[in-house]
Order: sequence, then structure tokens, then C-alpha cells
Amino acid sequence: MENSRKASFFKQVYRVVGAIPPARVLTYGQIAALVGAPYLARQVGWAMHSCPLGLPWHRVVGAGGRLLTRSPNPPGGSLQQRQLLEQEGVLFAGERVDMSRHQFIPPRGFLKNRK
DNA sequence: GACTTGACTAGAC
DNA sequence: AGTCTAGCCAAGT
Repeated sequence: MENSRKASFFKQVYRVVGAIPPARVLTYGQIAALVGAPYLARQVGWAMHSCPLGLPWHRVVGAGGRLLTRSPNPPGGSLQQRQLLEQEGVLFAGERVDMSRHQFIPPRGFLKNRK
């Protein structure tokens, strides 16, 4: 059986994002790869646009630790994202997140050991 | 069921 | 260094 992989792409993304520990960040492409579609980075970002409350959307960054957040709310949602990350102790290299330090590396069975 | 949109990425200029 | 193009595909209309 194909396990419970029938969940919508979005839902899978939400699950991954919601599982990111504090002081850790993931790139859209990496999240996409985690759900089994390294080329769906866009859809990941699109899924985040619907960012359900309670989801650590601020822990999702673009390639290279770049902040791409385009929240329709305040112009410059990236700034808020940066503050939220710094609040967790994430270090920044200029305008980018220090990926070499905070890039989240999913453990084996990260998606399997889901309850 | 076809068209449009999109918080991406990588490569080219 | 920045700007542009192309490609990929799910969900909304």
C-alpha cells in the first residue's frame, strides 16, 4: 500500500513545516524534496501563502537562506520573518539566514514516524 | 476540463 | 552585483 501519501500536496507541506524545530530553517526546495517533489518548490511557497495559524511559516526561507516572504499584509513581511527568527536565536549573514548553522536536516523517518 | 496564478530555482546575460 | 527567462506543477476560477 502506498501508505497515507494521498494527502494533498499542501497538507504534506504543512506537516513538514510544522515539524521544523526552533532555531532551524528549511528552504522551499528542500521541503518540496521532503514531500517527494524537488521541483515543486513553487507549490510549497504557494501553500505557505495559505499559511494556517500555528504554522511556523517564518522558518521557511528561500534558497541560500534568502527571505522571500511576500506577505500581503505589511510590505516587507521578510522583516518580520527576520525578527521572528532572530527571536529564536537564528543568526543572520547580512540579509540571509546562516544556513550552514540553522538549515534543518530531517532525521531518517522524519515523515514516517508521524503519529 | 482549460486557463491563470504563484512566499521557487537555476541558469544565462 | 543585479535583472530576465524558462521550467516545473498543484489548486483555484
